[in-house]
Amino acid sequence: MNQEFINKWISQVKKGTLTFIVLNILKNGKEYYGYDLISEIKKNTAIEIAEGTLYPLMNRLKAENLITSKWVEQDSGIPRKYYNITNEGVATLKSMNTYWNELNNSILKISK
Amino acid sequence: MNQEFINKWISQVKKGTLTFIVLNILKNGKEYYGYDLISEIKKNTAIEIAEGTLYPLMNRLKAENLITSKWVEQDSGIPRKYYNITNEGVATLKSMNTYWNELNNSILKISK
DNA sequence: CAAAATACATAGTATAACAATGTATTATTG
DNA sequence: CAATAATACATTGTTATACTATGTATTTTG
Repeated sequence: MNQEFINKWISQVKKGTLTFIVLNILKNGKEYYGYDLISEIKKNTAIEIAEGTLYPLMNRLKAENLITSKWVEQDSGIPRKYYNITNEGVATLKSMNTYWNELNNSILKISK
Repeated sequence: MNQEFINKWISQVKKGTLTFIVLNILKNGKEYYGYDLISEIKKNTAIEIAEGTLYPLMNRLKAENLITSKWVEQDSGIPRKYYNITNEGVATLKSMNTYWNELNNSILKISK
């Protein structure tokens, strides 16, 4: 078993998956800021996202109108950029969910 | 819903996933040749793999000693390159399966 | 006999995750 | 109280992989 290979593979599996995870976390309307999303994802999925991965990802989602963002000043500390999912984001996530479920069912079949 | 975005996303989701699918198809010891794998995958998963994706993928798997290959002349037609999974391939696939299942369970939780 | 299908292969492009690095503020700890 | 860690944002360069396009060669089909 080649741990080096597995690590590279895991990094590849994250491509696309992270988008899917972030939209799923945002889909119920609760807003999150970037740093918070990283720990929320770590808590729920045992996936560690580097900051250098998350921030560009959020920018791409915003550029595609799947999320919005707004700066919120804090009483103390660094301002946070909060993200909200858009209607288009919800609709897109729905398509993703369909694809993901089909993919996973096929893999379940061939992997047993 | 942004079909352009969805298509790009699906292409990203395939990264890593294709490796996982190919190893899963080979894992029972039955050997396949490249062109055959493409149609087998299409049949089982509704995923279309371009030839320009599959052949480099198989070369990577071979370079990592996860599969072997051998040329087999045909009575008629073009020779085929048949692939077999190695013991290392089986062991690696086992780790992948563990990761895949955990990932998928977490996503199921956050996506409901 | 031309076109499609079979069967292999490679070169160039696009995309996304990651490591490294940077700025700035606040909290912790020795 | 000063050094370190944690919080919170961001960007640049590297790496890996899927895809498009293209190529070769044989066989089957209309």
